[in-house]
Amino acid sequence: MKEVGKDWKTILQKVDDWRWLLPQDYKRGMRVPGLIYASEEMIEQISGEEMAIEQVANVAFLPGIVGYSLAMPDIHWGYGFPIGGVAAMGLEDGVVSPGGVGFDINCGTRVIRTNLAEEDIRPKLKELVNQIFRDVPSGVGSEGLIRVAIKEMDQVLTKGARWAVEQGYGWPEDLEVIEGGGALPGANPEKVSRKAKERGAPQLGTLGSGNHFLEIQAIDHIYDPEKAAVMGIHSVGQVVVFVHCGSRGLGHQTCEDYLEVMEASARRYNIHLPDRQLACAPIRSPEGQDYIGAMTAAANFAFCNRQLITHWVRQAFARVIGKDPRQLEMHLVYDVAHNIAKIERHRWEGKEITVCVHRKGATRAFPPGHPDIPVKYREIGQPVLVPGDMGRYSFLLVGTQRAMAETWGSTCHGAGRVRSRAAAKRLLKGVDIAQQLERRGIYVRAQNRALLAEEASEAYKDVADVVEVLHEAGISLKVARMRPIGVVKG
DNA sequence: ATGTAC
Repeated sequence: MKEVGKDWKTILQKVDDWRWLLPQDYKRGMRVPGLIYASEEMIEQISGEEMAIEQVANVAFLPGIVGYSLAMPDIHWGYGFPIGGVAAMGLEDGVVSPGGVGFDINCGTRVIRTNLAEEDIRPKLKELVNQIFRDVPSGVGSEGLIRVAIKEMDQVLTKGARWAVEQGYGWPEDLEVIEGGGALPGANPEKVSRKAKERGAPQLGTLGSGNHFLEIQAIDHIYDPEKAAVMGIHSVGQVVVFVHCGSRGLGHQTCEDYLEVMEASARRYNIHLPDRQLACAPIRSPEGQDYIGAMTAAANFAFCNRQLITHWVRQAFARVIGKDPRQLEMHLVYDVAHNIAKIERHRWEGKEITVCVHRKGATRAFPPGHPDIPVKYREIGQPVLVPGDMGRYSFLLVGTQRAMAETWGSTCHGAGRVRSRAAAKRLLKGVDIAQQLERRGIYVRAQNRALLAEEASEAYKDVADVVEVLHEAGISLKVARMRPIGVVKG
């Protein structure tokens, strides 16, 4: 399986310090070349990610793909498509593929700011983390604090975060700073299976497991004070909350349901695939439309989930700090998806075109002036929230015109693994990760302590290196860096 | 990512 010794530096053509072309003739059948954003060091270390580069080539086989099969610097192997991959398919001649979105539909991130300083919460940090650990259930199969009837689920799937706000979980203005207003149009709850709804209903307001987390962070460095100020970030030490989670069992089940549909449709529409995990259907086909309707509904579920979590986080702060969340200025900064496919208008080779942009482990990064970003961010560009690992950093960035021109307005989604879960566990056998982090002032509560080794810094690239590539390549710009002080994990 | 294999 693994092609040992392939010399990628002779195959990939260096475009500049941050861009590497995978030529279209690398594999017969590629409709477009690949383009990988990475530093020279990352390309040299790419030997562990050979399968991911192979997947960049495979995605280029898909009908209707426009421009390039793109990969971000956090690229790693995924189901069919690489994680950290971006591919746009023409609306009329292109396909949509569940593998290009991922199992966790609308896995994404959100940042809530506060007006607290690190020293304000240090004395109550453990209490605060413990309270959140109780109110935001985490772990595989965890169930939330609210009960939603199956028939109510169609409302959740259509209204997304708006449903939560209507129920009293959140502030109306939260919706203005969520991608798509927290309720993407085109959701079709009828196309989400009963099984998916039954799995998802009890999980609303839960974090999940794996790399999902909720962190209390302190602003560690501000690169662009003016843009940071627009986001309500004013000083080093300011406390924010970073949430990373998705659509739980509902999205997973939806992906599974449609992979089965799409395997049949790829055959029916005679689509030649180098890997059956790229199963897809024409966007204009009934199967394609059904998947888009269901996937969009699942995306709305994830927005609703992160909204409910926000409510419980505000409540936990209020209870422990003893002040109203409004007094604490716990405003939502932004909420953005990094596993999604969306129909968008873009300019390509001088023409306006409509494409289905698959972002799998990739974040939308729209530029200043774009009509789809909130009015308050219109001048600075769309906020991009990039999680790192629990021992290092996370970043706040903004989208750029260059991203719009080159990557369909997209950027990376995180640090990306450098070690498999198994390898990380082997390396850190016998190490008490929670204790190690606590010595560094990071208080961790985890549902499953064995998971901490798999999620330790050693398992990930340094997100600062990844972000450097984006910044230097100009597809997003650094605004601020955060470091974790309290962590809740599945 | 995930009722981590119904």
